[in-house]
Amino acid sequence: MANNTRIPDVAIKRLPIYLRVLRELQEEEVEIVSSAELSERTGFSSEQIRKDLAYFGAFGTRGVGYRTDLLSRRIMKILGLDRVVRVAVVGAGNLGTALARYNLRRYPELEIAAVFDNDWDKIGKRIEDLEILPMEDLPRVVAERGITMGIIAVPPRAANEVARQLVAAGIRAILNFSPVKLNVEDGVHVHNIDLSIELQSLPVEQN
Amino acid sequence: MANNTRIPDVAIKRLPIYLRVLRELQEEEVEIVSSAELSERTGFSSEQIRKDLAYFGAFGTRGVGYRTDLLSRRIMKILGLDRVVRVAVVGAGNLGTALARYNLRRYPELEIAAVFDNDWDKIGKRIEDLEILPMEDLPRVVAERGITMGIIAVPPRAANEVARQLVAAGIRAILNFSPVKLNVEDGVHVHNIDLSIELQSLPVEQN
DNA sequence: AATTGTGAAACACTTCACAGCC
DNA sequence: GGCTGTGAAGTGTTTCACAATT
Repeated sequence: MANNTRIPDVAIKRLPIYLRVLRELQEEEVEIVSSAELSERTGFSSEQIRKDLAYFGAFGTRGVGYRTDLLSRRIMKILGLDRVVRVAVVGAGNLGTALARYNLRRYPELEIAAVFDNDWDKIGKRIEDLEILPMEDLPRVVAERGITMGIIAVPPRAANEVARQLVAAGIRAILNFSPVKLNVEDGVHVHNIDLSIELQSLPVEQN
Repeated sequence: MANNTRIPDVAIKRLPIYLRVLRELQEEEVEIVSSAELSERTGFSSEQIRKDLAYFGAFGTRGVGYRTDLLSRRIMKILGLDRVVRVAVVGAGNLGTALARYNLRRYPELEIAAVFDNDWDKIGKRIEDLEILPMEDLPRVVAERGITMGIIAVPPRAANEVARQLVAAGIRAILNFSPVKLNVEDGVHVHNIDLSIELQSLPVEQN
Protein backbone atom coordinates (compact mmCIF):
# COMPACT_ATOMS: atom_id res chain seq x y z
CA MET A 1 0.00 0.00 0.00
CA ALA A 2 3.10 2.18 0.10
CA ASN A 3 2.80 4.80 -2.57
CA ASN A 4 5.62 7.23 -2.03
CA THR A 5 7.74 5.92 -4.93
CA ARG A 6 7.10 7.36 -8.34
CA ILE A 7 5.39 4.93 -10.67
CA PRO A 8 7.53 4.14 -13.70
CA ASP A 9 6.12 5.17 -17.02
CA VAL A 10 6.81 1.77 -18.47
CA ALA A 11 4.70 0.18 -15.76
CA ILE A 12 1.70 2.21 -16.85
CA LYS A 13 2.25 1.16 -20.44
CA ARG A 14 2.05 -2.46 -19.39
CA LEU A 15 -1.30 -2.09 -17.68
CA PRO A 16 -3.37 -2.27 -20.86
CA ILE A 17 -1.66 -5.54 -21.69
CA TYR A 18 -2.52 -6.98 -18.30
CA LEU A 19 -6.03 -5.78 -18.87
CA ARG A 20 -6.30 -7.56 -22.18
CA VAL A 21 -5.19 -10.82 -20.63
CA LEU A 22 -7.46 -10.41 -17.62
CA ARG A 23 -10.39 -10.05 -19.96
CA GLU A 24 -9.45 -13.15 -21.88
CA LEU A 25 -9.29 -14.96 -18.53
CA GLN A 26 -12.67 -13.62 -17.52
CA GLU A 27 -14.13 -14.87 -20.78
CA GLU A 28 -12.70 -18.27 -19.93
CA GLU A 29 -14.41 -17.86 -16.54
CA VAL A 30 -11.14 -17.96 -14.67
CA GLU A 31 -11.68 -16.19 -11.33
CA ILE A 32 -8.20 -16.24 -9.82
CA VAL A 33 -4.87 -15.80 -11.55
CA SER A 34 -1.30 -15.89 -10.26
CA SER A 35 1.49 -13.60 -11.35
CA ALA A 36 3.15 -16.70 -12.82
CA GLU A 37 0.17 -17.33 -15.09
CA LEU A 38 0.02 -13.66 -16.09
CA SER A 39 3.72 -13.90 -16.85
CA GLU A 40 3.14 -16.77 -19.28
CA ARG A 41 0.34 -14.97 -21.02
CA THR A 42 2.05 -11.60 -21.33
CA GLY A 43 5.73 -12.46 -21.59
CA PHE A 44 6.68 -10.15 -18.68
CA SER A 45 8.37 -11.63 -15.61
CA SER A 46 6.18 -12.48 -12.66
CA GLU A 47 8.23 -10.23 -10.35
CA GLN A 48 7.69 -7.33 -12.66
CA ILE A 49 3.98 -7.95 -12.78
CA ARG A 50 3.75 -8.14 -8.99
CA LYS A 51 5.77 -4.96 -8.68
CA ASP A 52 3.68 -3.12 -11.26
CA LEU A 53 0.46 -4.07 -9.55
CA ALA A 54 1.83 -3.25 -6.13
CA TYR A 55 2.58 0.31 -7.23
CA PHE A 56 -1.12 0.90 -7.20
CA GLY A 57 -1.58 -0.89 -3.93
CA ALA A 58 -3.20 -3.76 -5.77
CA PHE A 59 -4.87 -6.37 -3.69
CA GLY A 60 -3.71 -9.81 -4.48
CA THR A 61 -4.06 -12.50 -1.85
CA ARG A 62 -0.86 -14.15 -0.67
CA GLY A 63 -0.81 -17.84 -1.27
CA VAL A 64 -3.70 -17.46 -3.71
CA GLY A 65 -3.33 -14.89 -6.47
CA TYR A 66 -5.35 -12.05 -7.98
CA ARG A 67 -9.09 -12.00 -8.57
CA THR A 68 -9.51 -11.38 -12.27
CA ASP A 69 -12.64 -9.28 -11.87
CA LEU A 70 -11.27 -7.04 -9.13
CA LEU A 71 -7.94 -6.59 -10.83
CA SER A 72 -9.37 -5.72 -14.21
CA ARG A 73 -11.74 -3.18 -12.64
CA ARG A 74 -8.84 -1.71 -10.71
CA ILE A 75 -6.68 -1.34 -13.80
CA MET A 76 -9.52 0.20 -15.76
CA LYS A 77 -9.94 2.77 -13.03
CA ILE A 78 -6.23 3.57 -13.06
CA LEU A 79 -6.29 4.02 -16.82
CA GLY A 80 -9.33 6.24 -16.64
CA LEU A 81 -11.44 3.67 -18.46
CA ASP A 82 -14.11 3.52 -15.78
CA ARG A 83 -16.08 5.88 -17.93
CA VAL A 84 -16.36 5.81 -21.69
CA VAL A 85 -13.51 7.56 -23.49
CA ARG A 86 -14.62 9.03 -26.80
CA VAL A 87 -12.22 9.30 -29.68
CA ALA A 88 -12.27 11.23 -32.94
CA VAL A 89 -10.54 9.83 -36.00
CA VAL A 90 -9.35 12.41 -38.50
CA GLY A 91 -8.73 11.02 -41.95
CA ALA A 92 -11.09 8.53 -43.55
CA GLY A 93 -8.61 6.75 -45.79
CA ASN A 94 -7.75 3.11 -45.41
CA LEU A 95 -5.95 3.64 -42.16
CA GLY A 96 -8.65 5.82 -40.64
CA THR A 97 -11.29 3.36 -41.73
CA ALA A 98 -9.34 0.46 -40.25
CA LEU A 99 -8.96 2.33 -36.98
CA ALA A 100 -12.60 3.26 -36.83
CA ARG A 101 -13.64 -0.37 -37.39
CA TYR A 102 -10.93 -1.89 -35.28
CA ASN A 103 -12.13 -0.46 -32.05
CA LEU A 104 -15.82 -0.51 -32.51
CA ARG A 105 -16.15 -4.11 -31.42
CA ARG A 106 -13.61 -4.66 -28.69
CA TYR A 107 -13.24 -2.52 -25.59
CA PRO A 108 -16.62 -0.90 -25.09
CA GLU A 109 -15.05 1.82 -22.92
CA LEU A 110 -13.10 3.17 -25.91
CA GLU A 111 -15.56 4.54 -28.39
CA ILE A 112 -14.80 5.95 -31.79
CA ALA A 113 -17.34 8.76 -31.62
CA ALA A 114 -16.68 10.59 -34.87
CA VAL A 115 -14.73 10.42 -38.11
CA PHE A 116 -13.66 13.54 -39.98
CA ASP A 117 -12.21 14.21 -43.41
CA ASN A 118 -11.90 17.20 -45.71
CA ASP A 119 -12.62 15.33 -48.93
CA TRP A 120 -16.17 16.03 -50.10
CA ASP A 121 -16.26 12.71 -51.92
CA LYS A 122 -16.01 10.98 -48.55
CA ILE A 123 -18.01 13.35 -46.38
CA GLY A 124 -21.51 12.05 -45.81
CA LYS A 125 -20.54 8.43 -46.42
CA ARG A 126 -20.52 5.98 -43.55
CA ILE A 127 -18.00 3.77 -41.80
CA GLU A 128 -20.12 1.29 -39.93
CA ASP A 129 -22.62 3.56 -38.14
CA LEU A 130 -20.54 6.69 -38.32
CA GLU A 131 -21.09 9.40 -40.87
CA ILE A 132 -17.89 10.99 -42.14
CA LEU A 133 -18.05 14.66 -41.14
CA PRO A 134 -16.34 17.73 -42.57
CA MET A 135 -13.47 19.24 -40.60
CA GLU A 136 -15.40 22.42 -39.93
CA ASP A 137 -17.75 20.43 -37.69
CA LEU A 138 -14.88 19.29 -35.48
CA PRO A 139 -15.12 21.87 -32.66
CA ARG A 140 -18.87 21.51 -32.34
CA VAL A 141 -18.93 17.71 -32.48
CA VAL A 142 -16.01 17.33 -30.07
CA ALA A 143 -17.88 19.45 -27.55
CA GLU A 144 -21.28 17.86 -28.12
CA ARG A 145 -20.06 14.28 -27.92
CA GLY A 146 -17.54 14.77 -25.13
CA ILE A 147 -14.60 13.62 -27.25
CA THR A 148 -11.28 13.69 -25.38
CA MET A 149 -8.86 11.93 -27.71
CA GLY A 150 -7.92 12.30 -31.34
CA ILE A 151 -6.32 9.99 -33.86
CA ILE A 152 -4.49 11.56 -36.78
CA ALA A 153 -4.54 9.41 -39.90
CA VAL A 154 -4.03 12.01 -42.59
CA PRO A 155 -1.13 12.58 -45.02
CA PRO A 156 2.01 14.08 -43.42
CA ARG A 157 1.45 17.47 -45.01
CA ALA A 158 -1.86 17.95 -43.22
CA ALA A 159 -0.92 16.47 -39.86
CA ASN A 160 0.22 19.57 -38.02
CA GLU A 161 -2.79 21.59 -39.08
CA VAL A 162 -5.09 18.80 -37.91
CA ALA A 163 -3.24 18.65 -34.59
CA ARG A 164 -3.76 22.37 -34.19
CA GLN A 165 -7.47 22.02 -34.81
CA LEU A 166 -7.79 19.11 -32.39
CA VAL A 167 -6.02 21.05 -29.67
CA ALA A 168 -8.10 24.14 -30.39
CA ALA A 169 -11.19 21.97 -29.94
CA GLY A 170 -9.97 21.05 -26.47
CA ILE A 171 -8.36 17.68 -27.08
CA ARG A 172 -5.31 16.92 -24.94
CA ALA A 173 -4.35 13.40 -26.09
CA ILE A 174 -3.42 12.53 -29.65
CA LEU A 175 -2.39 9.31 -31.32
CA ASN A 176 -0.47 10.33 -34.43
CA PHE A 177 0.01 7.93 -37.32
CA SER A 178 1.51 10.55 -39.59
CA PRO A 179 5.29 10.47 -39.95
CA VAL A 180 5.94 14.00 -38.73
CA LYS A 181 6.77 15.52 -35.39
CA LEU A 182 3.73 17.39 -34.15
CA ASN A 183 4.39 20.76 -32.65
CA VAL A 184 1.84 21.07 -29.91
CA GLU A 185 1.76 23.11 -26.76
CA ASP A 186 2.92 21.64 -23.46
CA GLY A 187 0.36 19.54 -21.71
CA VAL A 188 -0.90 17.91 -24.88
CA HIS A 189 0.08 14.24 -24.92
CA VAL A 190 1.15 12.88 -28.26
CA HIS A 191 1.93 9.28 -28.99
CA ASN A 192 3.44 8.58 -32.39
CA ILE A 193 3.18 5.46 -34.45
CA ASP A 194 5.17 5.63 -37.65
CA LEU A 195 4.78 2.39 -39.50
CA SER A 196 8.01 2.77 -41.46
CA ILE A 197 9.90 3.37 -38.28
CA GLU A 198 8.39 0.33 -36.64
CA LEU A 199 9.46 -1.75 -39.61
CA GLN A 200 12.92 -0.23 -39.63
CA SER A 201 13.50 -1.06 -36.00
CA LEU A 202 12.91 -4.75 -36.63
CA PRO A 203 16.28 -6.41 -37.04
CA VAL A 204 17.13 -7.29 -40.60
CA GLU A 205 18.55 -10.74 -41.08
CA GLN A 206 20.76 -10.63 -44.10
CA ASN A 207 21.19 -14.20 -45.25
CA MET B 1 35.52 4.89 -31.83
CA ALA B 2 35.46 2.76 -28.69
CA ASN B 3 33.01 -0.03 -29.20
CA ASN B 4 33.39 -2.33 -26.23
CA THR B 5 30.19 -1.15 -24.52
CA ARG B 6 26.96 -2.91 -25.50
CA ILE B 7 24.67 -0.71 -27.53
CA PRO B 8 21.40 -0.01 -25.77
CA ASP B 9 18.29 -1.32 -27.43
CA VAL B 10 16.61 2.02 -27.06
CA ALA B 11 19.41 3.68 -28.99
CA ILE B 12 18.78 1.43 -31.96
CA LYS B 13 15.09 2.27 -31.86
CA ARG B 14 15.93 5.94 -32.16
CA LEU B 15 18.03 5.52 -35.29
CA PRO B 16 15.10 5.38 -37.70
CA ILE B 17 13.88 8.66 -36.28
CA TYR B 18 17.26 10.30 -36.84
CA LEU B 19 17.20 8.89 -40.32
CA ARG B 20 13.83 10.42 -41.07
CA VAL B 21 15.02 13.84 -39.97
CA LEU B 22 18.30 13.52 -41.87
CA ARG B 23 16.33 12.86 -45.01
CA GLU B 24 14.14 15.86 -44.45
CA LEU B 25 17.32 17.88 -44.03
CA GLN B 26 18.80 16.46 -47.21
CA GLU B 27 15.66 17.42 -49.08
CA GLU B 28 16.14 20.93 -47.75
CA GLU B 29 19.70 20.66 -49.03
CA VAL B 30 21.20 21.07 -45.58
CA GLU B 31 24.65 19.50 -45.64
CA ILE B 32 25.77 19.82 -42.04
CA VAL B 33 23.70 19.41 -38.90
CA SER B 34 24.55 19.77 -35.22
CA SER B 35 23.28 17.54 -32.45
CA ALA B 36 21.43 20.60 -31.14
CA GLU B 37 19.50 20.95 -34.39
CA LEU B 38 18.75 17.22 -34.45
CA SER B 39 17.55 17.58 -30.89
CA GLU B 40 15.03 20.23 -31.89
CA ARG B 41 13.73 18.20 -34.76
CA THR B 42 13.44 14.90 -32.92
CA GLY B 43 12.70 15.91 -29.34
CA PHE B 44 15.60 13.86 -27.93
CA SER B 45 18.36 15.62 -25.99
CA SER B 46 21.50 16.56 -27.87
CA GLU B 47 23.69 14.57 -25.44
CA GLN B 48 21.63 11.50 -26.07
CA ILE B 49 21.91 11.93 -29.80
CA ARG B 50 25.68 12.37 -29.61
CA LYS B 51 25.96 9.32 -27.41
CA ASP B 52 23.76 7.22 -29.67
CA LEU B 53 25.77 8.13 -32.72
CA ALA B 54 29.07 7.60 -30.93
CA TYR B 55 28.10 4.01 -30.12
CA PHE B 56 28.59 3.26 -33.77
CA GLY B 57 31.79 5.25 -33.96
CA ALA B 58 29.97 7.90 -35.93
CA PHE B 59 32.05 10.56 -37.53
CA GLY B 60 30.93 13.99 -36.62
CA THR B 61 33.42 16.81 -36.83
CA ARG B 62 34.12 18.69 -33.61
CA GLY B 63 33.29 22.32 -33.84
CA VAL B 64 31.22 21.65 -36.96
CA GLY B 65 28.62 18.92 -36.76
CA TYR B 66 27.52 15.89 -38.77
CA ARG B 67 27.36 15.64 -42.54
CA THR B 68 23.78 14.73 -43.34
CA ASP B 69 24.67 12.53 -46.29
CA LEU B 70 27.36 10.53 -44.51
CA LEU B 71 25.33 10.14 -41.36
CA SER B 72 22.19 8.98 -43.10
CA ARG B 73 24.14 6.45 -45.13
CA ARG B 74 25.84 5.25 -41.98
CA ILE B 75 22.54 4.77 -40.14
CA MET B 76 21.02 2.96 -43.10
CA LYS B 77 23.93 0.57 -43.08
CA ILE B 78 23.53 -0.07 -39.35
CA LEU B 79 19.82 -0.75 -39.79
CA GLY B 80 20.49 -3.12 -42.67
CA LEU B 81 18.77 -0.78 -45.11
CA ASP B 82 21.72 -0.59 -47.48
CA ARG B 83 19.97 -3.20 -49.53
CA VAL B 84 16.24 -3.41 -50.21
CA VAL B 85 14.24 -5.14 -47.48
CA ARG B 86 11.16 -6.87 -48.84
CA VAL B 87 8.06 -7.21 -46.75
CA ALA B 88 4.94 -9.36 -47.04
CA VAL B 89 1.61 -8.07 -45.75
CA VAL B 90 -0.83 -10.75 -44.67
CA GLY B 91 -4.43 -9.59 -44.54
CA ALA B 92 -5.89 -7.33 -47.21
CA GLY B 93 -8.52 -5.58 -45.11
CA ASN B 94 -8.46 -1.86 -44.48
CA LEU B 95 -5.40 -2.08 -42.30
CA GLY B 96 -3.45 -4.31 -44.66
CA THR B 97 -4.37 -2.06 -47.56
CA ALA B 98 -3.32 1.03 -45.65
CA LEU B 99 -0.01 -0.59 -44.79
CA ALA B 100 0.63 -1.71 -48.33
CA ARG B 101 -0.05 1.79 -49.64
CA TYR B 102 1.65 3.61 -46.81
CA ASN B 103 5.09 2.31 -47.53
CA LEU B 104 5.09 2.13 -51.26
CA ARG B 105 5.94 5.78 -51.67
CA ARG B 106 8.31 6.66 -48.88
CA TYR B 107 11.49 4.78 -48.05
CA PRO B 108 12.48 3.01 -51.24
CA GLU B 109 14.61 0.53 -49.29
CA LEU B 110 11.53 -0.90 -47.60
CA GLU B 111 9.43 -2.57 -50.23
CA ILE B 112 6.07 -4.16 -49.77
CA ALA B 113 6.69 -7.09 -52.09
CA ALA B 114 3.48 -9.12 -51.66
CA VAL B 115 0.02 -9.06 -50.11
CA PHE B 116 -1.76 -12.23 -49.05
CA ASP B 117 -5.29 -13.05 -47.95
CA ASN B 118 -7.42 -16.16 -47.71
CA ASP B 119 -10.64 -14.56 -48.90
CA TRP B 120 -11.35 -15.54 -52.49
CA ASP B 121 -13.34 -12.37 -53.00
CA LYS B 122 -10.14 -10.40 -52.49
CA ILE B 123 -7.61 -12.74 -54.10
CA GLY B 124 -6.70 -11.59 -57.59
CA LYS B 125 -7.66 -7.99 -56.93
CA ARG B 126 -4.97 -5.35 -56.76
CA ILE B 127 -3.66 -2.87 -54.21
CA GLU B 128 -1.71 -0.39 -56.30
CA ASP B 129 0.50 -2.68 -58.39
CA LEU B 130 0.28 -5.70 -56.15
CA GLU B 131 -2.03 -8.60 -56.80
CA ILE B 132 -3.56 -10.08 -53.66
CA LEU B 133 -2.34 -13.66 -53.46
CA PRO B 134 -3.76 -16.74 -51.74
CA MET B 135 -2.05 -17.94 -48.57
CA GLU B 136 -0.96 -21.16 -50.21
CA ASP B 137 1.41 -19.16 -52.41
CA LEU B 138 3.20 -17.73 -49.40
CA PRO B 139 6.17 -20.12 -49.16
CA ARG B 140 6.91 -19.96 -52.86
CA VAL B 141 6.54 -16.19 -53.17
CA VAL B 142 8.58 -15.47 -50.04
CA ALA B 143 11.42 -17.52 -51.48
CA GLU B 144 11.13 -16.17 -55.02
CA ARG B 145 10.99 -12.52 -54.02
CA GLY B 146 13.50 -12.69 -51.18
CA ILE B 147 11.00 -11.49 -48.57
CA THR B 148 12.47 -11.24 -45.07
CA MET B 149 9.77 -9.50 -43.04
CA GLY B 150 6.09 -10.08 -42.47
CA ILE B 151 3.27 -7.84 -41.32
CA ILE B 152 0.24 -9.51 -39.74
CA ALA B 153 -2.97 -7.57 -40.29
CA VAL B 154 -5.55 -10.33 -39.91
CA PRO B 155 -8.26 -10.89 -37.27
CA PRO B 156 -6.94 -12.09 -33.89
CA ARG B 157 -8.26 -15.61 -34.40
CA ALA B 158 -6.06 -16.16 -37.43
CA ALA B 159 -2.93 -14.40 -36.24
CA ASN B 160 -1.04 -17.29 -34.69
CA GLU B 161 -1.63 -19.55 -37.67
CA VAL B 162 -0.37 -16.82 -39.99
CA ALA B 163 2.69 -16.35 -37.80
CA ARG B 164 3.38 -20.07 -38.01
CA GLN B 165 3.17 -19.96 -41.79
CA LEU B 166 5.44 -16.91 -42.03
CA VAL B 167 8.05 -18.57 -39.85
CA ALA B 168 7.75 -21.82 -41.80
CA ALA B 169 8.43 -19.80 -44.94
CA GLY B 170 11.68 -18.59 -43.39
CA ILE B 171 10.69 -15.16 -42.08
CA ARG B 172 12.40 -14.08 -38.87
CA ALA B 173 10.94 -10.62 -38.28
CA ILE B 174 7.25 -9.94 -37.81
CA LEU B 175 5.29 -6.77 -37.20
CA ASN B 176 2.04 -7.88 -35.57
CA PHE B 177 -1.04 -5.66 -35.57
CA SER B 178 -3.30 -8.34 -34.18
CA PRO B 179 -4.11 -8.06 -30.47
CA VAL B 180 -2.77 -11.47 -29.46
CA LYS B 181 0.53 -12.72 -28.16
CA LEU B 182 2.23 -14.66 -30.92
CA ASN B 183 3.86 -17.89 -29.89
CA VAL B 184 6.89 -18.16 -32.08
CA GLU B 185 10.15 -19.98 -31.67
CA ASP B 186 13.19 -18.23 -30.23
CA GLY B 187 15.10 -16.17 -32.72
CA VAL B 188 12.01 -14.82 -34.43
CA HIS B 189 11.64 -11.11 -33.70
CA VAL B 190 8.13 -9.92 -33.10
CA HIS B 191 7.09 -6.34 -32.65
CA ASN B 192 3.50 -5.80 -31.58
CA ILE B 193 1.28 -2.83 -32.27
CA ASP B 194 -2.10 -3.11 -30.65
CA LEU B 195 -4.08 -0.02 -31.49
CA SER B 196 -6.39 -0.32 -28.49
CA ILE B 197 -3.41 -0.61 -26.20
CA GLU B 198 -1.78 2.44 -27.71
CA LEU B 199 -4.97 4.38 -27.13
CA GLN B 200 -5.32 3.09 -23.60
CA SER B 201 -1.83 4.17 -22.67
CA LEU B 202 -2.59 7.77 -23.56
CA PRO B 203 -3.46 9.58 -20.37
CA VAL B 204 -7.14 10.31 -19.97
CA GLU B 205 -7.96 13.81 -18.83
CA GLN B 206 -11.18 13.64 -16.91
CA ASN B 207 -12.56 17.14 -16.80
C1' DA C 1 34.36 29.69 -30.91
C1' DA C 2 31.80 25.96 -31.63
C1' DT C 3 30.59 21.39 -31.31
C1' DT C 4 31.69 16.50 -30.79
C1' DG C 5 32.84 12.48 -27.90
C1' DT C 6 32.96 10.48 -23.41
C1' DG C 7 33.98 9.16 -18.52
C1' DA C 8 31.48 9.79 -14.26
C1' DA C 9 27.32 10.73 -11.70
C1' DA C 10 22.57 10.40 -11.47
C1' DC C 11 18.47 8.31 -12.39
C1' DA C 12 15.25 4.56 -13.89
C1' DC C 13 13.95 0.01 -14.20
C1' DT C 14 14.34 -5.02 -13.43
C1' DT C 15 15.61 -9.00 -10.96
C1' DC C 16 16.74 -11.23 -6.73
C1' DA C 17 15.63 -13.13 -2.56
C1' DC C 18 12.93 -13.68 1.08
C1' DA C 19 9.67 -12.12 4.78
C1' DG C 20 4.79 -12.07 5.38
C1' DC C 21 0.35 -13.93 4.87
C1' DC C 22 -3.39 -17.03 3.53
C1' DG D 1 2.75 -24.97 0.57
C1' DG D 2 1.97 -21.47 -2.33
C1' DC D 3 1.91 -16.95 -3.74
C1' DT D 4 2.09 -11.91 -2.93
C1' DG D 5 4.61 -7.73 -1.67
C1' DT D 6 8.92 -5.42 -1.21
C1' DG D 7 13.59 -3.82 0.29
C1' DA D 8 18.13 -4.47 -1.69
C1' DA D 9 21.18 -5.51 -5.41
C1' DG D 10 21.99 -5.39 -10.07
C1' DT D 11 21.52 -3.64 -14.66
C1' DG D 12 20.41 -0.29 -18.13
C1' DT D 13 19.81 4.48 -19.67
C1' DT D 14 20.19 9.42 -19.43
C1' DT D 15 22.27 13.57 -18.06
C1' DC D 16 26.20 16.18 -16.61
C1' DA D 17 30.30 18.39 -17.38
C1' DC D 18 34.30 19.01 -19.69
C1' DA D 19 38.41 17.58 -22.45
C1' DA D 20 39.44 17.08 -27.31
C1' DT D 21 39.28 18.73 -31.88
C1' DT D 22 38.47 21.55 -35.89
